[in-house]
Amino acid sequence: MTTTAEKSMQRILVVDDESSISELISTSLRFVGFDVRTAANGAQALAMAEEFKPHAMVLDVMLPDLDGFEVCKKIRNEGVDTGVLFLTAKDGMEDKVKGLTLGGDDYMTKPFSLEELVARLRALLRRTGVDQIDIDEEKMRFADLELDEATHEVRRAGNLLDLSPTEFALIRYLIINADRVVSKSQILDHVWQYDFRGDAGIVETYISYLRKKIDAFDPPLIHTVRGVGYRLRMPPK
Amino acid sequence: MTTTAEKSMQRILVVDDESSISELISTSLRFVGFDVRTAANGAQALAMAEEFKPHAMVLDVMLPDLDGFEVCKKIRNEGVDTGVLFLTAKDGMEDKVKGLTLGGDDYMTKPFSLEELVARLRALLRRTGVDQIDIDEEKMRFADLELDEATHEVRRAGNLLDLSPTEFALIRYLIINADRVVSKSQILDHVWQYDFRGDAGIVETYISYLRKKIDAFDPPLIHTVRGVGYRLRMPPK
DNA sequence: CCACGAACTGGGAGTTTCCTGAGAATGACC
DNA sequence: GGTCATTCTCAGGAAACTCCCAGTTCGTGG
Repeated sequence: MTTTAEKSMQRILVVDDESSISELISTSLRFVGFDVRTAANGAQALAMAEEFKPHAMVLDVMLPDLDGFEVCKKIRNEGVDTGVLFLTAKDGMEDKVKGLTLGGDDYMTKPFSLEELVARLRALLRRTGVDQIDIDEEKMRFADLELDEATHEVRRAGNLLDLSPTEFALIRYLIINADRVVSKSQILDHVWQYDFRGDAGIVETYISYLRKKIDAFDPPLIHTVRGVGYRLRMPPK
Repeated sequence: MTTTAEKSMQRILVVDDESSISELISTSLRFVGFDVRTAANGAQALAMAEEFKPHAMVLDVMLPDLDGFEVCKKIRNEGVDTGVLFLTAKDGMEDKVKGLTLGGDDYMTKPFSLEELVARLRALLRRTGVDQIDIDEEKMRFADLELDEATHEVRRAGNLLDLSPTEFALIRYLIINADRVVSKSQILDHVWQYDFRGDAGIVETYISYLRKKIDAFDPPLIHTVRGVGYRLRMPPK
């Protein structure tokens, strides 16, 4: 398993003491093309940061030894210039975190969806200027569908559509995987918060919502592949 | 194909306490070119994993001693970086499994078809970055027949065919075994769920369905070998 | 060339999957 | 406190799919 770090890859350090979470995150990030390392506590994080020189970090605020802000401060004092995406439980800490995430940093509360995490991380990298050749505009496109990450706007044939947050996340996931079939459980895993325990039927409901808005135009782009999942595509011929 | 473990082979550890199941699985995996070991309980699995260092595991959630998640966690703590395909009965456990497999891992409910198992396992290996020479693109081809795993499309002479899930699985199996004769019971074993108790006549029915769609073009590719089975091939001359 | 078993195929019953409307529950905002 | 947007569950119905059956055709050995 040569995790051969190609020169072009951006390096992300994930720090969380819950191994299930850090694994979840790192797998997702690797999948979308980052070079990832993990650490389970502040001390490890410091050591790893020095050696690995990450472009950005995903950092739990609650760590067994130091807290996330300490870690962040120390690392920056070492001269490692890295953006940070803080993770925090949904409790009173939220406000404190908000106050402390100045600059180009960002934070998310657990639980989050993986799509959201990736999107935020990319935005953060862009902001902190570690942006690379990255053709990665803030706009995604498929056929006459446009999705603007920055303004959160979606247009079909030029018409602005009014989408709820979940609808937005879903169509983004479909556009990212344009032309490929994605199963309902894949969608659930990426678009919904990672601890969502409900039925996959919710996906059907949201597909239905999306169709009413997006496929109010011709031709329909959202296609169901029975027994497998859904697929965004131009109708053949 | 030799049974000796070549360097390039990917190593899979199969863990299930029902010997009939684990044998069924390991036979199939060996057939498609993996280097396979088996274990019947958690303790064996741990020992084997340490020595064998599998690239991926097929792991029953229900084991006589530990449960599958425990096994998985312990193995990873030993530093063996391996993807896991969980197997679970179709009952309440499903949700729990889903929650715990959000990373690069995957799960299937019993009973499943062997084709499905192999497909999932390959996807998992791809995802967890155990990169191989990756001969298997997501596209398969035979004559003017193309099958795309990612889009779930099948084309004959460029024309898109509309296939049901079972039809898709069947033609995939035939393409994989192109030019070889496969018996009806082989087909039944691989394409249908392993506990299917019905008649082999169902295969005839689906072959008929497929011919109507695939061999609506010339030349016919699906040939029956009387008393033996079926074979995908270009007609001679 | 006949007879028999094997394979083919149309019909249709039963099941599964998917779509969608209705409405409860939640939380943001005025 | 009330309104509104949003999320999510549920259930009826439509459509697709699976599978069996039975009548027919086909191929082969006698």
